[in-house]
Amino acid sequence: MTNPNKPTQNEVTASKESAPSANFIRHIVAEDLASNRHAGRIQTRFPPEPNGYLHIGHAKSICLNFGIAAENGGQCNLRFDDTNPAKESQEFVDAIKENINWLGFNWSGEVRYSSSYFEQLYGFAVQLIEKGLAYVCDLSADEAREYRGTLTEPGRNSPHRERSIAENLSLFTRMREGEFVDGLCSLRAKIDMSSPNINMRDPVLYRIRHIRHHQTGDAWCIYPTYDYTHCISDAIEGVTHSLCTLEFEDHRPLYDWILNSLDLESIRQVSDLSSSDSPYVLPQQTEFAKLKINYTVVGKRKLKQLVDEGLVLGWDDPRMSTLAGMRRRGYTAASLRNFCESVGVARSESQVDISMLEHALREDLDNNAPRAMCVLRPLRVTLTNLPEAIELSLQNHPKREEMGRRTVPLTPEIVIDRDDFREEAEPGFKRLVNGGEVRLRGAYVIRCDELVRDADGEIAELRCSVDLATLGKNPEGRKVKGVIHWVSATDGVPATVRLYDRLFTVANPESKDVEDFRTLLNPDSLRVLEGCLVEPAAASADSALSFQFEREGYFTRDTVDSTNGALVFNQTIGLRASH
RNA sequence: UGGGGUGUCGCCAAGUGGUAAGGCACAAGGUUUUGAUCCUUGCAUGCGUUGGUUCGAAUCCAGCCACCCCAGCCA
Repeated sequence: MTNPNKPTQNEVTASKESAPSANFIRHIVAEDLASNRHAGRIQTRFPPEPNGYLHIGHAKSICLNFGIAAENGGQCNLRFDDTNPAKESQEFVDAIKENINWLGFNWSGEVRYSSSYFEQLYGFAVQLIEKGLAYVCDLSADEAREYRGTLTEPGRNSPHRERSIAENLSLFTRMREGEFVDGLCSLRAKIDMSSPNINMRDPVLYRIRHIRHHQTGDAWCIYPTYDYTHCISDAIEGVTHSLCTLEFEDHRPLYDWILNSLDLESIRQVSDLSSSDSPYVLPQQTEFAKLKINYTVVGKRKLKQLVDEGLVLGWDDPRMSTLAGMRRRGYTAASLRNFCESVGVARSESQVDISMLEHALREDLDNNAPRAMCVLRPLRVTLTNLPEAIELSLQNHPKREEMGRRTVPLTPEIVIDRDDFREEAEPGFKRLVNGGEVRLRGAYVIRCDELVRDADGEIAELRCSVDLATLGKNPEGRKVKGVIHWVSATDGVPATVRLYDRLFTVANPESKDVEDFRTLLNPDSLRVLEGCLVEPAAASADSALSFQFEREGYFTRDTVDSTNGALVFNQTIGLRASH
């Protein structure tokens, strides 16, 4: 079968993207544009730390940052916030880049790394020391904690707070030279140990770590902290709007303090705007609420635990909320983008109902997935009066003729789903019953004349007669309301089908009231059906294509386990069931 | 009992002093060779709460309540 929708899939879905709705960040950007704050320039950045895989929560941030830039003719950088080499690795760098591209976004220019600014960062630290705004402190981590005070009690000044500038300069140089062991001392900002905001109580700017960095190798043995690095990296890249999540709100005063403590011109000179006549304006941090979805976990630690303890099959297990997992499950990038837009951006912490995600998925798939038939629990049916095998030509999509047609063989031996047959008529049951009629999707109306049982008394086969006058038209004088799907028993291709359900049994597995989220796993989150039969056209189609197996749901070939000799389909999501 | 935030329909979320958008979910109809899709309709005299200002308040003011974040040399 050719590839009916692949080439146009992106265009079609693009036109389906929901219209942008108002949110407070769009307002801020619009105001800044109106007041010409940045001379019309909009620069954002997505700053992941390469210490884990991206998940659905990151998708919101990615869509926001890349979206805000794109909507306003701006640019969005991808910057790895790689200041803690102990937790990071190249493996994550690579995976993150791939995920972002898959989601459909392109970052501005080359990938950035905070670590590529280490030299500038060092220079600015020297500047702070020279201004008397930073000092080398010999307190151990434990001692520093004691001096810091508590939420309700102010901290005390470090005994090393009043060292001379010359001594601080010398000590900081020696830190860089590697003269001290890990943790012996640190560089701290000199702000206010009695600040009610603990982040302002002389926060650490540099710590000593004799460890190899995935990007800079052994060039450094001191590494800057997040607070110190992030604001300056933003400033260097000429970021106008620095968007982050709510928990960083208390860090904003520090973000501003560091940038305002430095000589503005000295920042401009090392920034991406150094040779531009654009006015140089410091970046502005704005916080928004993280995305949380019920029945799923998104915490890096928990995701890692699921993988490490074998509770799922890997980071890309189709039940995982990682982008890799969702992709393997069959989620489309467009559906994720639409979902993020529909969820909105605000400052109230919320937990979105997973039905919103599922809606966005079905909306995209219904529109773009070609239809096919696959019988999950085969029951053999002999069409007793079908003269010979015939080839039917069926439309690939009920509403989109341009997606073409495919050939579906109808043979005297077919299979239908066991669930579509009942021996006795039940009220409301619209499928096949003994002695009753049903429409074979895209083919004839058949009547069940006889049951054939096996030695155990189980129904082994149905013998049905075909009403040869019902191809493409309704039978005369009676109504046949049921329609069931089927596959040729002789031409159908065997396949394994994996059905998924939510990974957790409770709405909020990450709640603080949950003692151990692992006890809340849904034991039926994965069900494997062997011996399914899929129509030939779908079996030989492009493996990247998503199908709607009619009346069953949306499916895609498993990218890891499926081979031409042994097909494996993942159910992305079922059809909405309204009965 | 410090500081910073948030509270608008079951779940998200617009709204920024002029009389409560939209989506999801749900319910009821219609179309249908997918119990899908699609279409139609319904769904907050009410905006955490109590007072106040005003001709008029979800929007302004004050108090109260609830929940979230912060004491890493993590990000």
